[in-house]
Amino acid sequence: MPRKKSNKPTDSECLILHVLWERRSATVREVFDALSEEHEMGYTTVLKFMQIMTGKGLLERDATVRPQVYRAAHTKQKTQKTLVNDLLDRAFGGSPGTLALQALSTRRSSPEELREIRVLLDKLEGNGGTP
Amino acid sequence: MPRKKSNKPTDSECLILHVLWERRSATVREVFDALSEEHEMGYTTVLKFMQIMTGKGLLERDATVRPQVYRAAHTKQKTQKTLVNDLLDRAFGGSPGTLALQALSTRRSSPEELREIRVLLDKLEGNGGTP
DNA sequence: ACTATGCTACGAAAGTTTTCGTATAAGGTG
DNA sequence: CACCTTATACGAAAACTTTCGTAGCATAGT
Repeated sequence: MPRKKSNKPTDSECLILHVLWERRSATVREVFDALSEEHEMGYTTVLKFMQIMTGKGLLERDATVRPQVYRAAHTKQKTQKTLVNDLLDRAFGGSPGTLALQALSTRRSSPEELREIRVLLDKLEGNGGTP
Repeated sequence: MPRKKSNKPTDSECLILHVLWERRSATVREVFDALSEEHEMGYTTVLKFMQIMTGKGLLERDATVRPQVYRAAHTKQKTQKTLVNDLLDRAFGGSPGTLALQALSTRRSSPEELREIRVLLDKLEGNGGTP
């Protein structure tokens, strides 16, 4: 029986996407170097991932230059949204507040981020809350 | 070469844990019934998952009663924390604020949750913020 | 006690992800 | 050009996840 497909990137794919979001684009070697700091992974492993991801439509590649240059096919925001939605349904009963609470209480955030969240909260509570 | 192990539950395992967190404990059939509403999945598939999860230490089982009763070995909070940490590192550059923002702006939260977040925010900004 | 029905264990296949080795191609250098 | 280094493609193994069939066990009715 076939499995349900989800276009959610796999764990390793996320690692690569993350590098590609920081720089706008990068070669395989650049991604490899960036990942090597944290994750032990062979060069051809990274290459293979990026080839697979290109096949899946997760990455785009400029093959006219050498070495080839890759970039993410979708924005960071769009992909993060996919991941968050998936996690929400899977383990948070669809409750974004619980997820937010977990995220904020697990690790320290910068004051700027906290301010941003407060602004969003104001907006959310404003709508339909107070008359 | 061996893969890096992470005790993070798999996608399907999360589904089952979610049911087990709501009820404190449940039989295979109860979990199956709960999941059937949303996810198409055979009874023995669910059973197999729960057996595997017991082997992994994700579930505990009382085999003295019939049918056997299972419950999650770890609290919802602890597991959610594991999942959040993993996602944070993998796709959010370790920034909990970004994740929270994504979660809150992706779906509507209840007023109670929003209030809770505000309380947490006050606490976080209070510490080390204003003298 | 016998039988129908539900429960459990087990094994294995199919699907997916991760990992590299190896071979071929491309580019630069003396 | 001949050679060395770096890039790319490809194939396949290994690890892991998901799926279920089948067989045996347990229990509840009759």
